[in-house]
Amino acid sequence: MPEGPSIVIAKEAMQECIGKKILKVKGNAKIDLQRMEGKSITDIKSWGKHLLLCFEGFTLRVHFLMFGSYVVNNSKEGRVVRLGFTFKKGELNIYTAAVKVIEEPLDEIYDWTADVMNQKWDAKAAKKKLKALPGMLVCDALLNQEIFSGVGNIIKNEVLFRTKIHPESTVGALPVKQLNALLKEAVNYTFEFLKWKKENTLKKHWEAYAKKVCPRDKVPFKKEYLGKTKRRTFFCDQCQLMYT
DNA sequence: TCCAATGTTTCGCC
DNA sequence: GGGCGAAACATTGG
Repeated sequence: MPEGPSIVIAKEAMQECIGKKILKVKGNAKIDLQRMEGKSITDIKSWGKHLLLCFEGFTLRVHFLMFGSYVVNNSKEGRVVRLGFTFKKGELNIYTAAVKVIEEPLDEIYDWTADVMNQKWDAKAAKKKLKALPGMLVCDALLNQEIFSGVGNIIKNEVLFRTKIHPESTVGALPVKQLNALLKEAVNYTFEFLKWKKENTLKKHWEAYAKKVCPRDKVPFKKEYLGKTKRRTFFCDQCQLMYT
């Protein structure tokens, strides 16, 4: 569920809820549920892994964490609803997500240029942010939502493998060519992820994530919990070069 | 059956 | 107060 492309899919799936009057709100989200009653979602946006349900004057930020899910026009039997809307016709139910009310205009708090799936994504801006943090490991940089909003652990592993960069390379040590490749592939792979996820063929296309053997060198992948984020990292010592 | 995991925030400790 | 780690959230597949 969680990485950027899955949120874009959720956004698309929920489009039909826009403009429908909310007759009833339920759920155990720690927000004022009544506030949405009688109103309707005016727009649905996303910023990386954040799903944004827009209302007149405020926004609900939904984050699915690891296990969040949603159902449009149906509900999950026997499961606790985090946030549910009932419309005159149809419903929207969200489970195990972090829900927060945003009072500020979205443009004030979201840097759209950081979202790898947004039209406003700006590689130059990302490069500038990376240059300001030269000591950061690339495996942490890719998971940094201020820089690569929407990139998750799967995408991280695949991008590093594709660009042949060792996850423990430092950002500041990357040659221009590798740095540019990293920026380009972060976006490129994310959109391939989206396509494969829609086709239900995502797992089949993994080359590094959860893999045992490097498809290039046929040697065993290393599996370690790297960086400040200590997330699962699969990499090949031979073809992924270390820059420090 | 058990454990780890596509994620982030919060809390407590030093 | 910074930095770190553990805990919390809760579901699913291997």
